[in-house]
Amino acid sequence: MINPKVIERLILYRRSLLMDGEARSGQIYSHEMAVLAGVSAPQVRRDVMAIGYSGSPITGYDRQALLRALGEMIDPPEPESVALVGVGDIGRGILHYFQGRRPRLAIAALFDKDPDKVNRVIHGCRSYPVEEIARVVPSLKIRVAIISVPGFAAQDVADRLVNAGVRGILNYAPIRLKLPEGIYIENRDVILSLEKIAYFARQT
Amino acid sequence: MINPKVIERLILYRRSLLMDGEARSGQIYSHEMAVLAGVSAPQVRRDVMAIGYSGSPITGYDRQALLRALGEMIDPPEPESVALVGVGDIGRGILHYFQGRRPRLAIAALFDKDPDKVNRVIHGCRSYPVEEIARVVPSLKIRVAIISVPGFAAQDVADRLVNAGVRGILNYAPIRLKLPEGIYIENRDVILSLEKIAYFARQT
DNA sequence: AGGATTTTGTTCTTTATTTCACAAAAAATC
DNA sequence: GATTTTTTGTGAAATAAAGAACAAAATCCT
Ligand SMILES: NC(=O)c1ccc[n+]([C@@H]2O[C@H](COP(=O)([O-])OP(=O)(O)OC[C@H]3O[C@@H](n4cnc5c(N)ncnc54)[C@H](O)[C@@H]3O)[C@@H](O)[C@H]2O)c1
Ligand SMILES: NC(=O)c1ccc[n+]([C@@H]2O[C@H](COP(=O)([O-])OP(=O)(O)OC[C@H]3O[C@@H](n4cnc5c(N)ncnc54)[C@H](O)[C@@H]3O)[C@@H](O)[C@H]2O)c1
Repeated sequence: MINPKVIERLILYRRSLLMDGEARSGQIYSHEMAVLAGVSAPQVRRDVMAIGYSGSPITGYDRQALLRALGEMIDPPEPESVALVGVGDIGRGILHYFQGRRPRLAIAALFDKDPDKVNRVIHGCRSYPVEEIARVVPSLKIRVAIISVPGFAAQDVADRLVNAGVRGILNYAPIRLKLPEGIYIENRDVILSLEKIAYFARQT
Repeated sequence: MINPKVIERLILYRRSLLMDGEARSGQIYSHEMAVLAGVSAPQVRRDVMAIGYSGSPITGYDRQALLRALGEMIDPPEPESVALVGVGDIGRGILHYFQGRRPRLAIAALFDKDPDKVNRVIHGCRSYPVEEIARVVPSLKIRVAIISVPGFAAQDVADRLVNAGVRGILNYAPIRLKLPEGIYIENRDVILSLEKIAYFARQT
């Protein structure tokens, strides 16, 4: 298994390749990829090595082949569904932005406590009461979830999700969730980020 | 200067202390803090050492004194203003959530290209056309900014901000900004995060 | 008062990550 | 066809981060 930092860069490389103007085919050098992704060239080569793809000296990497190799590592073998819990401002923002961006990864179920936000279709996505997590998540084979509920509700929601089979969580609530071993979690909190950035911004 | 990982944990310690129920005063041990923040106890002690505060054997750390020491490191000496560029779904979500949460850190100016979103007051915050960045940012002494514009506009916005004096950026646009040395940047992209999480979630 | 106990501060190890540097390979040139 | 050039793949070195361990300190208990 590949480690988180490497995976993150691999995803970045793919995006850089896809966004790099017209040039979808032809060759590309590690140092060119390095510039696109904002990392060093040896780093690129080592990371590419990790997915088993080989370039060739002088001509570098074949864009198509590299993209294919990256896709095989990054993309789920078959389409995968994501759950989003907490259809508030930030939840809807994410839903709106994310939907349709990745072919094999889509938000497939929404959950909320508010009766007004439940049993509806929002951005083409069905919403359910949180109590239905235990039923809906397994039935859609969901393993990835986004939590965007207020802090006080996040631990309860996380427990429900994990019990229903979720193995990876993107958490926007400002608390540190206690989860069993083996659940992959990533925390995203604006306040923490801004305090950090402000600290470095003032160390002139 | 303290490194980013340490600062992030210090911020986390403070939040954990503030959120830890009623117990605002009295003592706390490094291993208790470790549990609250989800890190190891030696890590806590090492980090606390970095801010120059000392606990005492047996009684541990004094909560009040530790909070004060953390605040001195984390908080800006005087109130600091943040700019937010791109008052769309995600921008408004952040504004709504962030405003009023931190005493010395507040979003003080909004910028957008859309004439309908400009020269208004949104969540108690004045909005300006992007062209005004060069004037407003220096006049408010803003050094921290949030970018939540579409990807294609992000580099231009970043350049304007940096030219106007911004030293730290929280970037929600899905591109890697090219910035001069010394500008602190943090990227936040849901798509990248979810692809990463999905990868680990399926490595059962 | 003195020993037992517990926790901090800090050094020393270990582990992880990145960069350096260069041999091997392949295309281009003469 | 030999030589030059350039780039990959990767071992070795450097750097960074985390953990283990323990002496010194301070409270508690007898
Ligand atoms: N990291 C970030 O960038 C960021 C930004 C904004 C907000 N947030 C966090 O996300 C949370 C949501 O923010 P928001 O601005 O969207 O708030 P919001 O109030 O607009 O939305 C919260 C939603 O969660 C629902 N909810 C509440 N309790 C629930 C429960 N137990 N189960 C299911 N749903 C429940 C509410 O009905 C509401 O729809 C905030 O508490 C904040 O912690 C994070
Ligand atoms: N990281 C995340 O979690 C996340 C989530 C959603 C969106 N996003 C990113 O943030 C961006 C904004 O997302 P959104 O859903 O709010 O989109 P949106 O279209 O609702 O908002 C974009 C805003 O930016 C403004 N804008 C466009 N060009 C501009 C320019 N040159 N200068 C100033 N303002 C400009 C628009 O007028 C609009 O108000 C998206 O492109 C996406 O890349 C990130």
